[in-house]
Amino acid sequence: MDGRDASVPGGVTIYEVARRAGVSIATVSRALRGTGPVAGATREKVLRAVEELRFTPSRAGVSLAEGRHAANGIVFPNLSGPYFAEVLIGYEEVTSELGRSVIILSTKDRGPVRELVRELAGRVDGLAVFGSTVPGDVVDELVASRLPLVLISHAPRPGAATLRSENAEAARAVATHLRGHGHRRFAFLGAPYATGDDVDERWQGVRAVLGDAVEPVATAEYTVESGYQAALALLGGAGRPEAVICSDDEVALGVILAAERLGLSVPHDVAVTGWDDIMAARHARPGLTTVRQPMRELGAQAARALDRLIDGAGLERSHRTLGTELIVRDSCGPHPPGGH
Amino acid sequence: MDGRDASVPGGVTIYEVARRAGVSIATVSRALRGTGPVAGATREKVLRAVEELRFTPSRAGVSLAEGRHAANGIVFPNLSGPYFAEVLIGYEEVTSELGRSVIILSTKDRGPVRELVRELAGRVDGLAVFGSTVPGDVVDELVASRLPLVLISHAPRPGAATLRSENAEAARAVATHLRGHGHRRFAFLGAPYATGDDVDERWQGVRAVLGDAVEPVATAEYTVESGYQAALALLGGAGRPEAVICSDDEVALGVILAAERLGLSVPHDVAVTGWDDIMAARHARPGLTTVRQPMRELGAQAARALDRLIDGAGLERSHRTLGTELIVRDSCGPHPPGGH
DNA sequence: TTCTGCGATGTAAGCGCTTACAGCCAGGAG
DNA sequence: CTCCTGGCTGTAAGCGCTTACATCGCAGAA
Repeated sequence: MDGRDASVPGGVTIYEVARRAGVSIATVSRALRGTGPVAGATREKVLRAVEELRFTPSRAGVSLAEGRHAANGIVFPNLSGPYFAEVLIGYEEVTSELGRSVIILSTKDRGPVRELVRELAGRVDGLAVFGSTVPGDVVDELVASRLPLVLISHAPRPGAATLRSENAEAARAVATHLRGHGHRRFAFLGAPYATGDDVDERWQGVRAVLGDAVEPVATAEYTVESGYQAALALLGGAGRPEAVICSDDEVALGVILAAERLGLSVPHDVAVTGWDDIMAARHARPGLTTVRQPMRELGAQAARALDRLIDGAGLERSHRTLGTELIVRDSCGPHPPGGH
Repeated sequence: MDGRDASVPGGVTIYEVARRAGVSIATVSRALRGTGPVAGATREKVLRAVEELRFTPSRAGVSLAEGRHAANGIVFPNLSGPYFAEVLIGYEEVTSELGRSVIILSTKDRGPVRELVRELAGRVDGLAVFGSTVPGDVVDELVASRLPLVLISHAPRPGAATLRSENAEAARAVATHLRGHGHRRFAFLGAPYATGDDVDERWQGVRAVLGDAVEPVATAEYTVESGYQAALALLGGAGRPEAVICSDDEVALGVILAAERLGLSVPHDVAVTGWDDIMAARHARPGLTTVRQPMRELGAQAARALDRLIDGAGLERSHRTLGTELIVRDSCGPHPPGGH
C-alpha cells in the first residue's frame, strides 16, 4: 500500500501520517521540524508512522508555506572545459552545505534563453550568472525583480553583486614576463570578446604593456580545437609572432599542438602562455605558463555571497575580485636551471 | 511573525495581475497557459498587466496545483573530469528541451548522502543516478518509493531502468588488439572496482582474453595524477608490463606522462590504452588508443528514458546498453603507415 | 420572439504544508 | 479549593496556483 513518498503526485501526505500516528498534522509538522514542543511519546509515534509510510514532505507544499524554495540556480554557457565545471563544483558544494539545492541552466546553443532564465528565476531564491551568458536586458530584468543575484566574471553592475578574478594586473605580469624573455612580437589569442568581460580585461592589460607589439587574433571558441586551428594559420604564415598569449589554457594547449604539428619548438621558436591553470596545464609538454585563477573558490564565494544576499534582505551588493597568480612553467621561454 | 515577503521570491502574485487587468485569477491563468478560451482583448489586457508587473508564476504554487515539479535530478560523484561533465551536458540539454529543470547533486566527499538524496528526491519528478554514487539501500528506498529512476552505468536492477555503455566486448577488443601488436605482459590499471560496475566489466573482458598475462593494479582515483603515480611505481620497477590497459583516459594520460618521465617511449617501450575517448585523448602525444563511449548520448538517453517513465506511469523499466567503439591511435603500438 | 448553444468569465475547491492562536489539562501557588 | 501557569495539542487560515463547474450573454435557430 505504500505509494510514492518522494514526490508530489500521489505521494503520502502529512494527513496520512497524522492519522496513522493518531495526532494532528500540526503535531506531525512540529515533531519533524522540531519547532514547538512535542511530548516524547508523541514524537515516537509520529516518527514511527513516518518510517512506516516512507513519508517525505512534499517540497512544493513546504516551499509554498515557507515562502522560499531552498534552491539556488546557476547559469553558465556550457560545461565542456574545466573552467565552468570547476566553478560549478565550488558552487554546488557550498550551496549544498547551506541546505539548498542547485539548479543548473546551460545557455549555449539554446534558443529561448530569456524564457529559460525567467523560468529558472521563478524556482530559486537566488541566482548566479556568468557574464555574457544572458542578454543584458534579461540581467536588467532580474535586477529589477530584486532576485538575489551574483554575476560571476562580469564587470561591476549596480544592483547586483559581482565576483570575478583579477585580470588586468595578471595580464600585465604575463606580458612583462614574456618581454623579459626577450620576445618582441606578440599575438593575443582569444577574441572575440565583449567590453568588460574577463578576456577583454586581459587584453587591455596585455596591451597596456606591449602596445603595438601585440596583435589580437580571434578564435572561434575557447577550446583546444579552435586554438589549434587559429594557431595553424597564425604560426604557419609569414611574420610569425615570437610569443602567443592565450586568453585560456585550452586555447593555449591547442597552440602548442599546432606548433608541434608545424615543427616549431615551444618555447624556442614560439612561446605560449595560457590562463586558468587547469589540470592539463601542468601536465602539458612543455608545462604551460599560465595565470592561476581560483575557479572553485569563485564558485564557493558566489554561493556564499548569494546566501548573504538572500537572508540579508539584499542589502549587500558587493563587488569582489579574487587574486590570481602567475604560474611560470616552461612554455614561455628558457629559465635558468633550478629556478622553477 | 509576519514575514516581510508575503511570497516566494518574485513577489507579485496572480491576484495583483488579475486586479490590474480587471479580470479574475482564473482568466489570468488561462490566458497565460493557453488552456480554455480567452477573448483577444482580454488576453491583451492580461499580457500587458503581466508585463508591467513583471509577473512570473510562483513555481511552488504551480507545482502544488499541478502535482508535478517539472524538474529532474541527477546524482554523480563529482565533476572533475570530462566524463561526468559530458554526460551532464547531454542530460541537461534534453531535460531542458522537455521543459524540465535539472537539479544536481554531487556526492563526493559528502557526508549525509542519504539525507541529500531524499531531499533531492522530494523535489523532482524523476532521478538519474550514476552507479556507485549512492549506497545500495538508498537505491532500494528510491525504487520502493516508485520514483521514476534511471541508473546510469549500473548493472541491470529490477525496479529501475538502467543505461550503460557496452564494456566487456570492447575490453576484449582492446586486449585482442594489443596482443596483435605482440605484447605479452599486461597490466590493467584502474581498480578498486565494485562488482558489476563499468570498470569491473572492462576488467572481466580483458581478463577473458588475456588470462594470467594481465595483472590488475589499483589507482587511488580516476585522475591523471593518480594514473601518473601508479604508473611511476608500476613502470619503474622490475618486470615492467609491455602494455598498460587503463580503465579511463585520464589515468592513461597519467601513465603516458609517467613513461615520459621515466624515459620510456610510448608505444615502443610500453603501450598504453585508455577508455572514454575524451577530448585530450586525441590531442595527447602519442594519440591515445581508447574506447569511445557516447558520453553525451548517455546523458541524453537517460533524460529521455526518464521522461518516458514519468509520463508512462512507470511501465517501461528498460535496460539499455549503448555501443562503444575501439579508437586506434598510436599509443598501443606501431601501425603500418596509412593504416587507420 | 423564445430557445439553444457555446464562447467567455467568475467562483471556489483544493494541492500539502507551516504556524498563529486557542483550548485543554496537569500541578503548584495562594 | 480556586487560580494560574505552562506544556502539549488541535483548529484553521493561509501560501499562489490550476481547474471543474456555474454563470452570463449573445448569436443563430426554430
